[in-house]
Amino acid sequence: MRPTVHDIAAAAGVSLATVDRVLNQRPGVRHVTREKVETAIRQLGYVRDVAAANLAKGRTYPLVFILPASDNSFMHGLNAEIRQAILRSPAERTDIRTIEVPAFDPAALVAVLEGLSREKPCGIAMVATDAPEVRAVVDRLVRASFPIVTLVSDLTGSLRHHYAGVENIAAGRTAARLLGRFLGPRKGEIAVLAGSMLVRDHRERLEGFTSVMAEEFPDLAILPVLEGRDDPEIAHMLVAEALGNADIIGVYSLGAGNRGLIRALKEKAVDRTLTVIAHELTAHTRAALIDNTIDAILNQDAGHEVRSAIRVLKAKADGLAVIESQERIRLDIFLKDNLP
Amino acid sequence: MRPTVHDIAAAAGVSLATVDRVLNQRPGVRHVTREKVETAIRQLGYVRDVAAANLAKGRTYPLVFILPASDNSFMHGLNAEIRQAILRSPAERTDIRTIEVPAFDPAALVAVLEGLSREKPCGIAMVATDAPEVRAVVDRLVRASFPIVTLVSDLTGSLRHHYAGVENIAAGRTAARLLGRFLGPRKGEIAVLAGSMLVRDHRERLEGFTSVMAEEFPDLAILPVLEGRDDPEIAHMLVAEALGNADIIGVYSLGAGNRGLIRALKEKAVDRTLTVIAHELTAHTRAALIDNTIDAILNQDAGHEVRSAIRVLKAKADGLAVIESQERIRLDIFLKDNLP
DNA sequence: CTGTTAGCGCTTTCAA
DNA sequence: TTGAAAGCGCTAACAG
Repeated sequence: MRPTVHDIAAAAGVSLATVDRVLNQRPGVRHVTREKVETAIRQLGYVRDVAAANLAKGRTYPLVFILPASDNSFMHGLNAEIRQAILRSPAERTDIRTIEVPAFDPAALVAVLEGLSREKPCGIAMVATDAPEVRAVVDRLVRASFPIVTLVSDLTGSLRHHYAGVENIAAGRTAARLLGRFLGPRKGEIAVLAGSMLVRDHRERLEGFTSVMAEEFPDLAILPVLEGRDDPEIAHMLVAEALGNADIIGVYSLGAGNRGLIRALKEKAVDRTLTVIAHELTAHTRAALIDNTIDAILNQDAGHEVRSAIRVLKAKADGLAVIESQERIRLDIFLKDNLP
Repeated sequence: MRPTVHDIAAAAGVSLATVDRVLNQRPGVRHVTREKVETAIRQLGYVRDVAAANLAKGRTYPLVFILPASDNSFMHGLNAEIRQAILRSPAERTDIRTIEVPAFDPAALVAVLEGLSREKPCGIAMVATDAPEVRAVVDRLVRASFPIVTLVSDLTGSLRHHYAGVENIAAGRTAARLLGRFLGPRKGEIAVLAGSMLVRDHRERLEGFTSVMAEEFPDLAILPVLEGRDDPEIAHMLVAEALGNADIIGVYSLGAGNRGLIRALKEKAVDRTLTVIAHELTAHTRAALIDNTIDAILNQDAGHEVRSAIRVLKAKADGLAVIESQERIRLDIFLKDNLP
């Protein structure tokens, strides 16, 4: 059997309470006593049974998810995954609440975070709007030892404990290489549809995309970016207009609002072959992949992101380690053949 | 607070022991009493605290992993992941043992399984060799209520509870589409290197590959399959010889032993452009992807497979549900831009 | 500063 | 067929 607090107490010649105080680095133990206990712990190779500890403490983990109020399929999916996690709450001892904030609005996000610093959630997961004032509050909260993870979009240079999302520069580079290889020897222009250059994930995808294009596919010229604000209507308008240009042979949609993109493609591109790469697998993009309107979809698994955020926040709250490789969010690449 | 056994006992007017007997469907409870307790459980919406139950029971999960004794990087990686899981055993209450059997040898596998039916592991994870005699034992064990999951390679038509591995037909189809799209309008021949047609994963990859090739890329002709037995030396020999054929413009390596493939490619294909797709990300294939010897790698995450197998076996042992989407093993597609 | 004791939610003897 | 009581490994009052 593995050693318990009783064994430590016996070995060190102290009581259970003292062992517990040392284990939880609570004050009120003489230095020498502490040493004795720590020696015993090391010698017996004691490891604490977290489940038993949580049972005794009646511990639960109050967690808050802060999400942008965006009406697109990806955010709906993310919400759905959080609701699933809430259903699992009893078993996982979590107590999850979500707060919606206006999208692309640093001030609103700051206000919510300020509010949270008064109640005491044991962890915060947030889709970050990448702005200095947001970073400032986050850093302050982290210093006040709130565990914080960013979700989907990261916060440049901040102290957040972890980022649960894909590497977006790599995503953009991957999109460029797929598009370049699929187009082969053809020459022409590439349209890029983004949501907003105010969020870091979109900026980074664009950065990765343009750099690989420049380095390796000089025959493909990137047109000025269309900013669709992740809104299907705006996206539709912009893309429909852009497709008037007959030199366009490829499209990279790096944000959300793909409903509009797809509609524009079906209306305007019936007569020519366009190679299209988009982000996020939703009902709409899936259908478009199957009917060959889209050639490849890059995806981040919202379920994995939510589960990962929860695992990491719980671990940070307890000062425990995580399995790094398990928390890495992969960039999924879907062709019509490997859809889930 | 959520209800506990005490609440149930009080509501039903019985003792804790009786509640426990009902909860664990143990005998020795009168029918009417059982009804009373079950009603109380339903009315209060009781859900059992598995952690507390495991603590009280001192429960551990003895698990066995059966692996082929193959000397290739993928199997080494799988082994390493199992060792990681063994390190986590104290926290996860598992007790994991691995057994090696000769590769591609149904009889040996059957013998090991027979042996296990005498000890009583609470779960078995196995890399299956796909043969009727193996299926027979597995089905017998499943009927005797051993939880069994197949790992990496599945067992056709068997009763195993779960398969922790990628969908291999989809993998083959994906490889075909990538190769076809990367080659674009070119015409030529495609070499296929497999391990053995005796394992189901290789057969299925080939099946998926050939069907998409036939349907969608008629200008690409598939040459007879080379069987390298997942052995780098044999693979090297076969590929080196095949590359004497100057019409080959693409290669699909669907098994292991890629060290040999890569060596042959570097020796023989310096003077021409070959598009190459291989399976499994290892130190060798990673280097080859970076130096452009390989164009894309299809991968299954061994760490995910092992963790998933463990989660599923534990859940089955307790009669609990799993999160389906979490247990789906994805087909990872790596280009040089999105390597982990 | 340190120890005693009760108890978290569940299971398991052992008696009745 | 049922119940009382002890205990899993740990924590938290409350005394001393």
